[in-house]
Amino acid sequence: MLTGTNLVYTKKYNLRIVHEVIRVHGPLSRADVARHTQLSVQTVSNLVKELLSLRLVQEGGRRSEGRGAPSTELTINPDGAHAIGLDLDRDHLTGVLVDLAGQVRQRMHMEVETPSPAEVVDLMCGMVETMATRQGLGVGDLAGLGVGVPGPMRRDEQGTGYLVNPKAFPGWHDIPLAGRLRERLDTPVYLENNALAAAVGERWYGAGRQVGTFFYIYVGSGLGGGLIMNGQPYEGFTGNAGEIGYLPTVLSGDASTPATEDAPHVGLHFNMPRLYERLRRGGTEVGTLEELDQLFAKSHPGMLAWMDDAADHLTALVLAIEYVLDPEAICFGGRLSDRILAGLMDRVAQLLPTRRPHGKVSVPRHLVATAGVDAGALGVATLPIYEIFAPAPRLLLKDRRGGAHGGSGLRRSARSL
Amino acid sequence: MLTGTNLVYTKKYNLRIVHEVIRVHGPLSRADVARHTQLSVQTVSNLVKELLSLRLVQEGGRRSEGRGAPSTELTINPDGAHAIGLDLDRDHLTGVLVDLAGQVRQRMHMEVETPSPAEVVDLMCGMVETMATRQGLGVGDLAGLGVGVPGPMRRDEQGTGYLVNPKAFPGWHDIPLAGRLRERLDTPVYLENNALAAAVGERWYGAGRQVGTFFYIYVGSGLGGGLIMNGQPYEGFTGNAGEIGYLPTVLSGDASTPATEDAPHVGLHFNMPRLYERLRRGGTEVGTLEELDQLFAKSHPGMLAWMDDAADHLTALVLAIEYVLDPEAICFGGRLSDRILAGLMDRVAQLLPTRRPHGKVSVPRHLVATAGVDAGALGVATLPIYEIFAPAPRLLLKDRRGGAHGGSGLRRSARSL
DNA sequence: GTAATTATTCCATTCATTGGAATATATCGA
DNA sequence: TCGATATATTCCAATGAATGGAATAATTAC
Repeated sequence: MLTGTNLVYTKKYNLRIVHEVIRVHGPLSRADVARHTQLSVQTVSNLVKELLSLRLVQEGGRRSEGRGAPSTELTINPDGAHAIGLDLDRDHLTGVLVDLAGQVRQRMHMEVETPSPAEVVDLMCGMVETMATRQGLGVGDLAGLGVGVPGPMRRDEQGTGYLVNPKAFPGWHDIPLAGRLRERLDTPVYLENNALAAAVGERWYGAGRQVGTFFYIYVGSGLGGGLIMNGQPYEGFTGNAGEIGYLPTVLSGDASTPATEDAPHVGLHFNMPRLYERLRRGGTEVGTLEELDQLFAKSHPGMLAWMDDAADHLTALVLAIEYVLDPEAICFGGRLSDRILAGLMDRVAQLLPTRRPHGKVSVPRHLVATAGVDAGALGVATLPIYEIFAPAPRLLLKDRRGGAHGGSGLRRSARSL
Repeated sequence: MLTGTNLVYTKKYNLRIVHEVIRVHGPLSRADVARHTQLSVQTVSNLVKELLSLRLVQEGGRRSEGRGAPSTELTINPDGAHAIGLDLDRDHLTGVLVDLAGQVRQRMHMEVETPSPAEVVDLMCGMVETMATRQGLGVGDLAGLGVGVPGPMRRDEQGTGYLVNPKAFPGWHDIPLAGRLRERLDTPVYLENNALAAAVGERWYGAGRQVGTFFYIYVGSGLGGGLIMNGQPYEGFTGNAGEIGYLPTVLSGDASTPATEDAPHVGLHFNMPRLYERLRRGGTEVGTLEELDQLFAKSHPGMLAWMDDAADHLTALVLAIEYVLDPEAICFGGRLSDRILAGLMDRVAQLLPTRRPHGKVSVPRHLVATAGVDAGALGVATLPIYEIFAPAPRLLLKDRRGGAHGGSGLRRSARSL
């Protein structure tokens, strides 16, 4: 839609920008904020007053640098908002409750074994209520609930939600998980592929805070990816952008790769059950990511062989991302241990120069994700907060089809953002 | 930069939106425009008055549909702006002068043979002045000049321009082509990789007018690509997004592909000089795209073999684009004849289902570019017009680092956009 | 012919940003 | 120590873009 704008949207956007600039660069004085945003000091003063009354930012001590009146330090109020993120995968359900500063205030984890949709909904609602209560909050006080699932997913016909359709869950087919949770909990629910969610988390709280455009490579129980462009998550037309696991292993069709029922694609090389199976055939019995970390620490030959193969394919993917997207950075994260991730990144860094066509002048930086094994849960927890606070230029336009996530978001405050 | 906005930007943006909505969906009445833009009719009335006085839109006849007062039809004034686009490649220099409606009003074409930078600047300035004069315009009346070159390029240190560094021109190295033309002609100059330029042209005048996000695959003297996201061209962090020709031919490193001094990459399979050489070794002497078209029409075996190989690689690239970007559409264009392009698209369409991992529900549409052999020149001609008229949300923000293209743009009118 | 409907414009109002001025509080230099 | 200077912040009035209400005009429906 080609919609116009007016000064109502201007105000909302400026409120968000002031909030964001304090969040990212804070602590800042009002004058600092004015310099960053190129707004006048009067405007900033007014907007800050509003953010203070909403308890989204707070005044700190006064600090004098050089001559002139000392400035009042403004920082984000961590308790300005809380959100819950749930990361669901074949083998686990992890939940975190985070505050506006990105601190994890509550955490829950449970092992599951390909549960049914009804079981999942029950487990999730239980987790949400338990964590909220422990934090002294009602579910209605939350900015919302983010739920991460392994992709791919698809939108429903009206475009008002997502249906889950994960290959990892055999019994699942077109389950409107977000809708069901929304009904039960009466709070906004954001369902997202966990790779993109992790990318949003990184953009909001992590290494991506200062980076406008980056690709996040997520290694969980398989291989996924998420894309942040100009600071905004990019979901793609059908909601499956970044699903690099499905890239064909060979660009020309005539080569030979592991035979499967499916067309040969990179994801097969990162499929954890396949890796466990491979190690088992080699005589090593493992079944969890922690055990893989132990194997790697002991330089287990089968594990190292997998690492080399994985790095080989990752290198090619990195090149594909470099040339298709030319991002500022590529971020590596997921549920692997930090040690394994570092090992993969080292190998990729060594392989890259040998595979890159000559003459490339500048290459994207490689970042390590900061969130560790809870990246997925942290990432999805960011979604509701992001929705309420992120200064997306889209918000300046009248076309507000969004809001399909239902609920009212953050009842007590910040309704005006 | 996290900058704010104010009502000055609001107005500018709304002017552009009204213009754009008439351009894309017109002819429209003021009331229609209000419905599209969700602005009030009074606002639209005021903005239209301004666009009329700038001679950017024009009133047509009155049309009555059903009861009620008949509406006045508003259309874009084709003579509201003119721009020139120059497409430079190893073997030719093509220029077009287009109007605001996208009609080619003047065209010039000349064969060149890897000319020196100084020669190119002279030729270009001559072309610009000749075409402007023939159209009854001064160079200063133009919205600007777009120049397309084969990638890759790079920005200079201050980020205020681009340096050309094309592999196709042996003698060229870090030539600030845009700067030199700007000095000589005193008009805004937009230098761009011709693939992205063609994508912008398609977005503005062609099949991409109604499509928000698409990838443009450009086959010229090599293989390139351009990316339009949410209606905006995406250049990438270093300005080389979409350079799919540099993707490695094999994702794993151990396969065998045509041996070269460079790492094996897809572009080698689309390199026209290499194709000519290959055909020559097969006993067929050709050296132009027209001759290739003739060969294809006669079902020349060597040409068909190349088509099959090219389609094989294109298929893989299409898959990579599908999964990394998940665009709404993929557009095929460039300087190949329509017939060859259609042949490639047919082959790709046949191969795709066999290579795509199962379970993908919806796939991007494939579009044929509408611009034909002049796609490059038409595309770059769009750049100055696009810069002046496109409603980019970015324009709503105070951060206006852009404008590195110099000059004043459209002296007589539209300075307020 | 009259009522209903739609397009467009005139006029007054609203409201966010902003420029100018005022105030407060610090450092710098003598 | 004291005045000069610099900086942060707020108060007040002005600016200007969008908008709601009302008026006008032109057409169709009945």
